Amino acid sequence: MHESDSDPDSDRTHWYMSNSDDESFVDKDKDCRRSTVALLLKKGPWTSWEDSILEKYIKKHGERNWKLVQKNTGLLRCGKSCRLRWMNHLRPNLKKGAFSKEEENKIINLHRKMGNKWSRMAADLPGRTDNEIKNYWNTRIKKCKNNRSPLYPANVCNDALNEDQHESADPNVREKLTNNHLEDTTSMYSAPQFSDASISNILDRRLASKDYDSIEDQRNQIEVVAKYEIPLPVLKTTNNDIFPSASIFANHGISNGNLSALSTTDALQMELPLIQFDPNNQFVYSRAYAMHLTNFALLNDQSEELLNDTDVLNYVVMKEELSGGSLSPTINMPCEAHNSMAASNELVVPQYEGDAPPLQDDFTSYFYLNDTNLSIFEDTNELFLENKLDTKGN
DNA sequence: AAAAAATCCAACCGCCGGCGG
DNA sequence: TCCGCCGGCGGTTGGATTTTT
Repeated sequence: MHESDSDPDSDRTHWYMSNSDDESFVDKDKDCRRSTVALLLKKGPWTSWEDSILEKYIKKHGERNWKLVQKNTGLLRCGKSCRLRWMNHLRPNLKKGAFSKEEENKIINLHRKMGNKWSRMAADLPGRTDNEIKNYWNTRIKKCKNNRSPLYPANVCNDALNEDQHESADPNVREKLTNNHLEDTTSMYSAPQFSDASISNILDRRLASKDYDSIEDQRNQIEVVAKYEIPLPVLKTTNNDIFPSASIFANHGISNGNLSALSTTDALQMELPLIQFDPNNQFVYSRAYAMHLTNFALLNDQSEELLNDTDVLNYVVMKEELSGGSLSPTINMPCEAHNSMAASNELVVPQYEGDAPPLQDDFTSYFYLNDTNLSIFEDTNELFLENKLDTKGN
C-alpha cells in the first residue's frame, strides 16, 4: 500500500549490518544480525523488485529455510523479514481488502473463544493473516472503547453459542438435538455451556487489558464479591425439567408451561453486557453459577443503554433463596414477571400468558433483587455488597 | 485548500520453544 | 546439558493515508 515500489533506497529504507558487534552502528535486531557473513541488510518497506525475487525463489524452492533465501537470492533482507513478507503478502490465495461481515463475525467469535491467538484465528480464516486479524482487532478495541460498545456483540456471538450448544457436553441435550428433537427444545432447553473462555477468560482479559484503568480497583471489588459468592439455585420448570442453574439466564419467556422465545442470543445478551465496564464509572454485579465456574461481571454506566439496546432487561433476574424458606421475590422487571419459590434452592420459572410483554421504552433503571423485593439502586456497589453481607449474615 | 487529527497497516521487535550439534 | 540457530508468535511502532477541522 505504502510501499516504495520503485525506490529501493527511499527515505523509509533502513540499513543495518548483520553479524556485527558494533552496536552503535547497527540496529539491535539480534535475530537478523546473526550471519556468517557481515552484510548490509535492509529494513523498511519491500519493493516490487524484492517481492518478485522472493516470490520466484519460494515458488521454486518452497517455504523453508528462510536463511537460505537471503543467501541464495542475494536479497538484502534477513530470513525473518523474507518469511514475514511471504506469509503476509506474497503467498498465494491471500485475500486482500477489508474483512467481510462474515469474517468480522468469525473473528469476534474466535476471539471470544481463544483470545489473542492470532495465528490460530488465521487458520480458521482462509486467506487471512494473523497480522491482519490482529490489526483488525486492535482497531476494533479502539472503536469499541470510543463508541462504548461491546467487544462481543450478543447478536454476533449467537451463532457461535448455538454451535457450542450443539457441541454441548450434556449427553441428554446432544441426544435430543441429534435425534431431531429440535422442535422440542422449548421444553428441553439446555443452558448455554458458557465455557471458561467465553466468560471468565474474557473478563480476565478485560481486567488484564491495559486499555482500562483502575484495574486494581476492579480486582479488589471482584475479590470482595467473590468472598460472598453464593451459588444459584437449581432452576426448575413447570414441567419438572431440571436445568443447570446457568440456564437461569436463558430461560425467559414462559408460555403455558413451555419455555418460549428462548434463544442463546437471549442468554448471551444477558451475559455479554455484564462484561463491559468502564472503570471510571462502574458498578459490580455478580452471578454465581452453581456447579460452574464463578464469573463476575462489571457493568459500566453504559449498561443502561446496552441493556435497553439488547432487551436484556427482558430477563428475569432472580435472587437465590438463601434461607431455604418460602420466599416469594417479586420480580418487577419491565417485562413483568412473577415467580414463586418452591422448595429450598429451587426456583419455579415464571409463567406468562402468551409472550412476554415488551420492554418499556423509558425503562432506565437498574434493578436489584433482594430477598423480598426489587430495589432500584444507584450506588450499586454499595447496595450490592451491603445486601450480600446481609444475606450472608443471615 | 491546508493543517491537524485520526486511522490504518506493514514491518519491526523481542521472546520463546524446538531442534541439532 | 549447553548453546546457537531458526521459525513462529504476539505486541508495538511509526509512516502513509484518510478524515476532520
